[in-house]
Amino acid sequence: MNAIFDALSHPIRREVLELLKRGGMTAGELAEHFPVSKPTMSGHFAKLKSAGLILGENRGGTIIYTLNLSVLEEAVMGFMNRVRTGQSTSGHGAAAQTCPPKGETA
Amino acid sequence: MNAIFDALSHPIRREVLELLKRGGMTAGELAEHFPVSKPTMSGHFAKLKSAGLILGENRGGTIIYTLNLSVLEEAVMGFMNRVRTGQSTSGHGAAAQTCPPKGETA
DNA sequence: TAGCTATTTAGCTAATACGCTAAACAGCAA
DNA sequence: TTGCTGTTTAGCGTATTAGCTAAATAGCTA
Repeated sequence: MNAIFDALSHPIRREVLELLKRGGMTAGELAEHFPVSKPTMSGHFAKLKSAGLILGENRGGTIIYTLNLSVLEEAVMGFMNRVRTGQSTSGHGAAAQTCPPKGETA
Repeated sequence: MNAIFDALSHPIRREVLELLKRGGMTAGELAEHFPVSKPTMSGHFAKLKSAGLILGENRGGTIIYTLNLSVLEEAVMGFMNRVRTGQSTSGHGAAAQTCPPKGETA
């Protein structure tokens, strides 16, 4: 939980997750999208991986990263549900639809 | 967007948001829930406020903070929707589908 | 006015995070 | 083996963050 929100706090790391939504990409392909060095990107990958948000599959010399969406969903939606519970009088127009509290697979 | 996820990266700040889900609380009331000094809490409030996640209403000597849920919803759900685009056409139970079984986790 | 309470600002230290270059490591091809 | 490509590790400098104490500010009450 802590590590996940920490990983989400950097814009490069969030964008990496977005890039991975279409499927696996190698570290090099991902790094090409950002104006920082590859070692710096490697550090971002490590943080995402240790948070469980991505998985690295070693395919002979190159590493293919894939998104682990369930971990992200569980953490973010779990937090949102905790924050949302019970608001009633203020009636802010919640700007998103979201799923009703369902199986959390906790 | 950036400021919002940055604000969410600290556990104290996330818990402040949870405490505020029931309604307004004063800075002092909020501070009582955490084992840090009031000036430290004041810094956390400032960060949440500058991200737009809470609002501070000055009621004569004391300040009442309230949750600005719509800002949180818009940022978090907007990000989740961007990351989700493409798979999980069924939409809701997304917290269940896991990664492929070949994860090497190198 | 003075005094009291609530909260923030100022100033500091320590820890963490981000970025870089250079070097090392892993795998494939000659 | 050597060489090439892809990726991470090592080491370092700087910027940011989190925490503290002490002091300042804002508003109330007497």
